[in-house]
Amino acid sequence: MSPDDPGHDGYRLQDQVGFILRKAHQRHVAIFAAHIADLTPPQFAALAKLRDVGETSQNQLGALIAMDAATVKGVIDRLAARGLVRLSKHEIDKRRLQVRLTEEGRRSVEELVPLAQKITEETLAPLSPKDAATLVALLAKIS
Amino acid sequence: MSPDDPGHDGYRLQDQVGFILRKAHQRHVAIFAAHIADLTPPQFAALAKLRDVGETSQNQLGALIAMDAATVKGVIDRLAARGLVRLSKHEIDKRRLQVRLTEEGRRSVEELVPLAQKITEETLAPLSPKDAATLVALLAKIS
DNA sequence: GGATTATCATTTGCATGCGAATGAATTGAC
DNA sequence: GTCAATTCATTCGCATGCAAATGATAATCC
Repeated sequence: MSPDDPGHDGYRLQDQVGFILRKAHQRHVAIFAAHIADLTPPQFAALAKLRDVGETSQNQLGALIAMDAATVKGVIDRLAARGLVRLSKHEIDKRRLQVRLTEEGRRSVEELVPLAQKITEETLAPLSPKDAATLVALLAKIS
Repeated sequence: MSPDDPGHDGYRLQDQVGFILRKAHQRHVAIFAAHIADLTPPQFAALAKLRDVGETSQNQLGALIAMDAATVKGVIDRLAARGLVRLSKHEIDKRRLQVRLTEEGRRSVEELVPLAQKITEETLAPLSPKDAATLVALLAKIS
């Protein structure tokens, strides 16, 4: 009855990539929350990417941070409600909703980036630097 | 403006474990849905684990598949509503809610395990078998 | 045994995530 | 130029996920 028991047809849930991927993600989110309490990883991703690209449309931002239209809307709305992001209509293409950081938003990102680096470190802490690099490289290939 | 641009302070969102982890998980869930349309990964995890352990309490099952009490309740309720799982009160400890597979639930799992194996394969398809094993091992260490 | 503590389950509230449907605006084909 | 196809955004419904609060039962301490 040990977890090593092959049992049945040799399928062990706890060995499947999907299951481990979910657990690893969970742990990362917990570490994130411990360091940055007032922002979620997707919210921070939006701010960090906006810092990179300046102004974009909501959909475009979603593409950059891997969020579909429905999801990105919620994230951006919450950031806007907190004054970290400002929304405006695109002057030429009236379908687009432009998004950019407010001054406060920019200050927040700058302040949070060092914490985000710590979060990455702590998430990878169980691994040697070499293994950490390997993991990131392999993960990138399957994402 | 390329994604390789170090920019700012050298923090690049798309290189952080957390971000890549989230994307890899997303891709896996999409592959899962393509193969198993009528069940989610957490629902399948519950069924697969119940196949392993037979009968357990709801909380205990949650611990086995890395779900907190609030989450596992929703998952189990939906499985019960579909007749894949049966709930009963523990005879001695009246706090506990016992969960076990129904016959239909057992048939479903047996039928789905081969598909689940295909899902694992497809998720790891971009990697050589050796790299796949490495990834799974490293992921396990950080989860 | 009686009070304190711990465990199990439930509920509420909030935040992703996605599919599908809708409407508005733009682009393409012709 | 007009009609069809596309794109952008929004909305709805459903399913995780977690924190925090609550109630019921069990275990422990004394």
